[in-house]
Amino acid sequence: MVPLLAETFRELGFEGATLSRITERTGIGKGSLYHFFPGGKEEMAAAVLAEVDRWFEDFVYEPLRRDEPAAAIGAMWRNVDEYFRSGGRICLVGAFALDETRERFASTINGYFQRWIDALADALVRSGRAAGEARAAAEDAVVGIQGALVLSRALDDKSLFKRALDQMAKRLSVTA
Amino acid sequence: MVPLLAETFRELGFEGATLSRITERTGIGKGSLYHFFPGGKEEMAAAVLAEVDRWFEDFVYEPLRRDEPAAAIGAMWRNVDEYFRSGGRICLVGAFALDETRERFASTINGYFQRWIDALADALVRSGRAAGEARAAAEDAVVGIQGALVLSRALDDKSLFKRALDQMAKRLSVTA
DNA sequence: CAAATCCTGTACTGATCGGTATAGATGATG
DNA sequence: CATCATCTATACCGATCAGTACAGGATTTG
Repeated sequence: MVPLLAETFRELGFEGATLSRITERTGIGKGSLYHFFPGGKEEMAAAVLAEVDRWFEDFVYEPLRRDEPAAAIGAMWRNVDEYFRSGGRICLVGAFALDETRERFASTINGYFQRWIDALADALVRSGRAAGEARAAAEDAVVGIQGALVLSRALDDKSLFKRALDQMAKRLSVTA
Repeated sequence: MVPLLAETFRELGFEGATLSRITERTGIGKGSLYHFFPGGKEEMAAAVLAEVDRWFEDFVYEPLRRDEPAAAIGAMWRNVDEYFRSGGRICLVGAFALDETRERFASTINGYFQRWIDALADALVRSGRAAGEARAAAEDAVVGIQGALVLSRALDDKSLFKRALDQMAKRLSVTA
């Protein structure tokens, strides 16, 4: 149910996802939606964001903090490429950040990116990089991923996403 | 009038910018809006996009193609920082690209980014870079700008935007 | 199988949506 | 000043909005 909602919010945005379009796309009737999410649209979006957050925590952030750095970073690039379908799918958190929807979910949005940067910087430090430099490189990588999602969708060109990801992966592993 | 509309669409997104919120924020009544934009909301957004496009064409793309490369690229970074208010303002074109709004303005959105990348690659080629390498570096820079806008707003941190821009400028001027 | 609980389709609410019609205000032109 | 074109405020339209109420269907529980 939550994945269906996620896809709808991703494609339509928070404001664009009206109740009728949600039921139409997910096949879930209004009765069911309000049974599970008495708080309405906002609670639905919050549940979606929570699941996205959990997924990244489990499959990206935690491995970055826990596993051997090089392997975890390699897995991150693969997981990111797969999760975002090589740019065919956007980042809901990033999209929500751009308009006034941000105000509703500010702390979730902030935490998602902050923890991503922190976890990546942690892996870089453990791989021998200096702290400041690791943080800059981590920010740069997350920035690059978000930008690649915007551009690959704007240009409707998945190859741009893969190309950008490759370049960023190379840069991150070489970085001075 | 168009700048007022631009700010409204930027903050609320296309779907979030209802007629009542537009009149409320801009002070322009419904009568005037429909007098100048008989095509309604879609025509308003199209006018805004056209003005954004013209601004970048005049102050970024054209200089990149015409002026001395190093100077034009330097001016691009300064203009971008100023236009986006160091991350305090988002890119309307990028935001529209993320949700279904893209479908309405697909060719404008595509052209905006395509011409940016082309113009920047042109400047890089004229500064002695190989064509393929120039294009990759140009894509990378535009990707980085869009990503920096997403993250600086997500983290509500303008310093991240400035930091990211500096790093990208340095990288672009050094690039192998 | 009966009873209680959980789930869902449908009909409805008042509010707001994008858009229209128009009368009168405003400003330019002679 | 008179005329005419331009502009704008207001009332209004049907459609759709988010959300509620609830009856009845489906499922679990004993």
